Formats: sequence, structure tokens, C-alpha cells
Amino acid sequence: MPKQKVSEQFILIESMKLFRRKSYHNTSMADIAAACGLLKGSIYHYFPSKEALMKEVIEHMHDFFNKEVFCYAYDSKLNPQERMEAMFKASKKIYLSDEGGDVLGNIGVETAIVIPEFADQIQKFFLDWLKALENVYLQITQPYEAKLLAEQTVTEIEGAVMLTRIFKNPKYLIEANKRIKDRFASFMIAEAERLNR
Amino acid sequence: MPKQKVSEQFILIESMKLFRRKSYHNTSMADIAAACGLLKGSIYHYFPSKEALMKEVIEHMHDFFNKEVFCYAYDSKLNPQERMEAMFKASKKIYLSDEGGDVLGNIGVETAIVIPEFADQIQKFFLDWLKALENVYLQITQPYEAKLLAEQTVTEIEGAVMLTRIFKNPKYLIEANKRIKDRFASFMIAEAERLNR
Amino acid sequence: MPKQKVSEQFILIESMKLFRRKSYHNTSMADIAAACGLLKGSIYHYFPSKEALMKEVIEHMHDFFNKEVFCYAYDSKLNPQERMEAMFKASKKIYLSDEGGDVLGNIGVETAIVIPEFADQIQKFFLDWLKALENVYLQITQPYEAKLLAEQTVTEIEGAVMLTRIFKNPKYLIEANKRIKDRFASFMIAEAERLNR
Amino acid sequence: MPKQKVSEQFILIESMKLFRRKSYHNTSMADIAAACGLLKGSIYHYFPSKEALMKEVIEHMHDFFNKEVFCYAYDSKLNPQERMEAMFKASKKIYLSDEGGDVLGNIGVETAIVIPEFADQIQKFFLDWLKALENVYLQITQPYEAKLLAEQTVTEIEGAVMLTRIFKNPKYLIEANKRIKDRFASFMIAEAERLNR
DNA sequence: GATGAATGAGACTTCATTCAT
DNA sequence: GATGAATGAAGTCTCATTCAT
Repeated sequence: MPKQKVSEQFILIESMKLFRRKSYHNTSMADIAAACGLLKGSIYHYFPSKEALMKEVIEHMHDFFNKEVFCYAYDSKLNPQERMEAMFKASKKIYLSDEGGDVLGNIGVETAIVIPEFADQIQKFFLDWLKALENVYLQITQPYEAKLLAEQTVTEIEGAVMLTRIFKNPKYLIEANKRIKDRFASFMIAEAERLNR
Repeated sequence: MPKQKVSEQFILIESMKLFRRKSYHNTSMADIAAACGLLKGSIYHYFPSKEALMKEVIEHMHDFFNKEVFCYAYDSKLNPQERMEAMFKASKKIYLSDEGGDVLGNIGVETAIVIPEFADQIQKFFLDWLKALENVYLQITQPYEAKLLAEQTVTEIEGAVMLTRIFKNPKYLIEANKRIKDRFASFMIAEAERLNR
Repeated sequence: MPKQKVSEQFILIESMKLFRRKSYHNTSMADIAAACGLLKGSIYHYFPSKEALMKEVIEHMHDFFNKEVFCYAYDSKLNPQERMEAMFKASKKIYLSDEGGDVLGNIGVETAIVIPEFADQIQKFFLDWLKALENVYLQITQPYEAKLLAEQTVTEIEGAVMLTRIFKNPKYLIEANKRIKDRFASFMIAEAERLNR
Repeated sequence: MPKQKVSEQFILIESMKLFRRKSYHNTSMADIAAACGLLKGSIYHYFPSKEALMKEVIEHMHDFFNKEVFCYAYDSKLNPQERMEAMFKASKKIYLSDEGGDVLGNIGVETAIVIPEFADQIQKFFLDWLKALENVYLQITQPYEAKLLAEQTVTEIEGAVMLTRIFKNPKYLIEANKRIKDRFASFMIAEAERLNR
């Protein structure tokens, strides 16, 4: 009986990399298999179809973000600023890893278009992201404002990911991060003043 | 002359719509032909290949933006605020037309990945956009600031286009527009105060 | 009423050149039209199909050879040697014209394979050629020998055309001509000796 | 291992037959697949393209001739006559096999026209053939003569293949073989006399 | 007669997927 | 579990042919 050459996890990671770098369409099952040291047919022992594999990739990223990034938004041991910092730090290693490929931003859009069922998953990811940010902003401002700030933050990051990709230049992402932090700081100060009064 | 069912322009427009809605890869030449009331092979009377067609679509959009949107940035008959307003107004009908498809944002990213030569064209589009915005911001602030503001503006719009797409909800774009306008107004006021002093 | 831009003859000649240079399959109706200063559809005013056009090309060449080359084989005003010389001279301008393209040799083989009906025509051409040569050789040798010599002559010329084409070097044809002439001369001498006895 | 219906060799042979019988252009990948009991797409497991397949067919024939035919020209255990005999015998089974299709003669010409890269390969085949024959003739005559005789021999065989094909009658090839042998014999005798003197 | 847009069959090719080994 | 040959649908593209103008 042949031994298992790879793990499901491994295939997930490798295919994620490929999807990010080359897009869903430009990545063939053979590419994925090759990246895993397998041959075409073998992927099907782990995932029933390319579509299913993609769905698990999305879910895997979603889980990862929930556990490694978004969680800090709810970490009562941290103050608001520390929560933001922690999220930034955790996500940065993802955004800037692997040739600047983003996570669910660009993949998301391409993918959401391709197969309707992907759209739901992608939306859920962004909803969790928005909710996490909103939760942090809620600590320093009013509910309506917090929601808008969360939306603005996601908007800027996703736009920056796109420009970073198009120009192959990370500065857009770096600038966006800076703006978000500065904005956060100014809200912190305003809130501090409000409380001081 | 034989019965001409379609014009090159018409094919360009129809394929642009499809590329926007379904992405480059998910749009087949047969789809495009069908959208034009033609059969597969007939598209090849107008464009030598799918790739060439895509390139012309991109160029067409670029031209369109140059002539209908970016031009206002250099219109000396308008004051800075009017220039921004004019650009917003002109672009809005594009962003929000046709199922909320964006212009060169999402197409751009997918496409830039697929075929290297697309990347150049896409970059050029964004460079013209950035230059136009920078030119307007230059009227109300310092050069370095103007450049950053231009980048922020494009970043926000592109991110908003993406979220609008993912959630099929135009509010992200509307909010982004509002933020950009407000930011612009605050710079206008600051500049006015500086001059008053 | 539009005037006739070209003659049927003209199209025949131009398509013959193309077929010789690029082969039947690699020559499109558009190529032929372009060579004639026309557009695709217009060829169909003169010839009902590509196949029919090819057939007329073959027939045209056959006629041409009958009238301009093979005729000398039966010209009672010439002696055997003069007949051979005349045929050589007349055919040379064809063999060596137009980038060394042959006449019905290589086209013939390709074409005979493609469409069975071409095969008949091609055979008829070669039969007339063989008959003409046989008739000349009959003047200087016995019937059986004459037939073999005719066959050898056609064989050598066609093989030489092929090699000339493959190596893009006319020497094979030149050498073949020389051999044929020498062989003819030696038969002339033998015949003269026989008569002298 | 999965059920392997065919081998690379098998596809090579089958496609060679088809190319010979129907020419390169008239043979579709579907034809080849069908001849192998496969479906269109399956051929691509063995050969990346039709062109590549053709190149391997040519190479395969070239190799075959080198190993099975031309080799006798250099076999020091044989005298000149035996070398010629061996080459004839070995090649005959190819020339006359399979509906009288030739080897690289007619295919060669058609193919050399179609794709320039084929031309090189075809030339190389003929160069090896010429070289082999020249080597044999060198044993019985002077260098210049040997070269001419080699060229004549190839010329005659190729021309004979063509006529055999056109008339679907092997007699042209048989006659050519006879002439070549007789010519060889007469040179042998001349050489023997020269040495006797 | 000339045009050239449109057709539609068919070619080459790719690739997700299946399955016998 | 792994293989990789085979499948078959679908995609891009070519081209002989038709026909309204």
C-alpha cells in the first residue's frame, strides 16, 4: 500500500499559493499536483473537484484569519490600539508574503464572478473582517461611525492590495496602513479628550 | 456593401460588458459573438484574436477615460472643486452602469496576471488616472501631499469598486465618493485660510 | 456596373504560382484573391470552388505543355535531336521559373492525394508527357526501349525537381538535363552506326 | 499503472502511415487518434502538438534508414556490390509497403514547404542518403563521379517513387532499381578492368 | 462584377475528471 | 493511495463558401 505523500493541508497551502499568483483559471489541476509533487489524478483523492478545492482554500483562509487575525479584535486583554496593532502585524505577513499576492481580495473578486457559490463564502469572509474592525472602532467612537470606519478600512486595504499588485510595488499597501493607523490615532485622541472633559 | 450586422465599436462594447461581468476567462468568443448576434467565427473579421480584442477593450476604456473623465483635471475654465465634481460625475455613469461592473480595476487585476502585455496597458491607465488627480490636488496643496492624495483616492475608489462588487451593493462606492469629496473640501478650506493669512 | 478587374486567365496564373510555391493546402482563397488584387468573394465569380480552380490550373498547365512543349515531339520539320532540344528549351522556362517550383510533379503528388479526382488529371498529364518522349525516342531506337527511355526521362526530371526543391538548389535539375541529353546523344550515335552498317 | 492502450511507437507508426497516405494537411489529429483507437485529445499525452508529432515521424524514419539501410554503405564486411544489394533490399520493404507510400520523398516536399523547420530535417535525411551512396560509389570510381552517381541514384529513386504513386503502379520503382543496379555493375566491370591493366 | 460580412464546419489544443492497475 | 492514460467537453481559431448590397 502506497504511503501518503502529502497532507490535505499541504495541498491546500500549495494551491492557495498558485491561485493567488496565477488566478483560479490559470491554475490547472496538473499545476497544483506538480506543486505538491503529485500527479494530476492524485489530487482527487483529497478533493473531489477543483471547485471544491477552491472552496476549501477560501474557507481555510477565512479560518486562518478568524483565528490569527480577527481574534485580536475581541481580545479583552488588549486596549483598542493594541488590538489594531496586533491585527495589522498578523495580517501583514500574509499580504506581503508570496510575491505580494493578496488574500481574498483579488482572488475574491475573480472567484466571486466565476462561480456564484464562491460569492457567498467571499462575502462571509469580508463580513467577519468588517465586524472585527467595527468592534475595535466601537471602543473609540460611536456605532454608526465605527461601521463607516470599518468599511473605509477594508476599502483602503483592498484597493491598496490591488494597486500593489498592478504596479508590483508594495508602497500602496504601506501607505494605506499608515493612513489607517494615523486615522485611528486621531480618533483615539479625540476619544481621550472626550473622556477627559 | 454586404449587410453589416455589427460595428467594431459594438463588439468592443459588448465584449467589455461581458469581460466586466464574467471576467476574461469566463467569457468565450462564442459568448461575445452571441451577445453581438453573430456566430463564433465572425468576431474574427473584426479582431484577430481574443487577446487583441481584450487589448482594444482596455485601450478603448483608457481612451474613454482620457477624453471623458481625466480631461476635466486639466480644464482651466474650472476651479479645483469643479474639476473634481466633473470627474466624479463623468465616471459615475461608468462605475455604476452595467451591473456595477468596474472599469479597469477588477478586470485589470485578473487580466494583468494572465497576460503580461496586458499589465503594461493597465498600468498606463492607472498612471494617467493618478496624474490627473495629482494635477487637481496640486491646485490646493503641496506636491508631495498631492501625490499621496491622488494615490489614496485611486486606492479608495478601487477598493470600493471591489466591495461594491462582492456585496452587490453600491454603498461602498457612494461612501468612498463622499469621503473623497469631504477630504477635498477640507483641503480647500485649509488652502483658503492659508491664502487669507 | 463595375468593370472586370481581372481575367480568368490571370487568376489561373496567379493561383498556379501560389499553389506551386505554397502548396494547395497552404494557399487560401484569400491569398489567391489578394494576389489578383481582389477580395475573397470575387474569385467565386470566376470559379465555383477552390477545387474547381485547382482542376483548371492543372488543365491549364496540361494544355500549355501540350501546345508549347509536347508538340515538338511530333514536329516533322525537326529531326529527333532538334525535337528533344526544343522540348527542353520550352520546358526549362517553366521548371526554373518562379522560385524553382515545378509544374505538375510535386503539386501533382500532393494534389493527387488530396482529392481523388485530381489524380486522373495528373495521370493524363504524365501520360501525354510519356507519349511525347516515347515518340521521340522511337525515332532512334526500338519500341520497347523507347518506352523505357521515356519513363526514365520523366523519372529523372521529376526526381530532380524534388531535390531541387528540397535543397533549394537547381543543380539537380541541371545535372538531370545533362544526363538525359548525353544519353540521347549516345543513342543517336548508336542508331547512326546501325544505319551506316 | 493504468490501462495503456497504445505506445508512443505505435502512434508514431500509425501517424506515419496516415501522413504518407493522405499528406500532412489532410490528416487530422482525430484521424490519427482514430487509427490508434483513441480520441482526439489522447494523442496529446504522447506528443505535444501535431507539428512535434510530424517531426518525430520524420526523425523516426531518418533513424530507421540510418540503422537499417544506410548502415550497409559502411559495412566493411561487404564488397561494394553487396553493400548496394543490402541497401536495396532493406529499403524495398519500406518503399513498397503500405500502399506504395514513399518515405521522405513526397512527404518531404509537401512538408518542407509547410513548416520551415521541417525543411532542415528533410534535408538532413537526404544528405545522409547521398553520403551513404557516395561512400559506396567511391569504392568503384573517382570522387567526383561518385558524388554525381549518388545524386543520380537518389534522383531516380525519388522520381520513381513519385510516378509509382501517381500511377499506383510499382513498375517505375522496379525499373529504376534495375537501371541503378545495371549502372553499378557496369562501373564495377570498368573498375575491374582498370585494376587488371 | 465586386464586395466583405457572415456563416459553419472542422481543425488544433487544453483540461477537469475518471478509472483500471 | 498513487498513477497517468484516456476521456470528452469546450475553447480558440481558420477558411471555403454564401449572399445582400
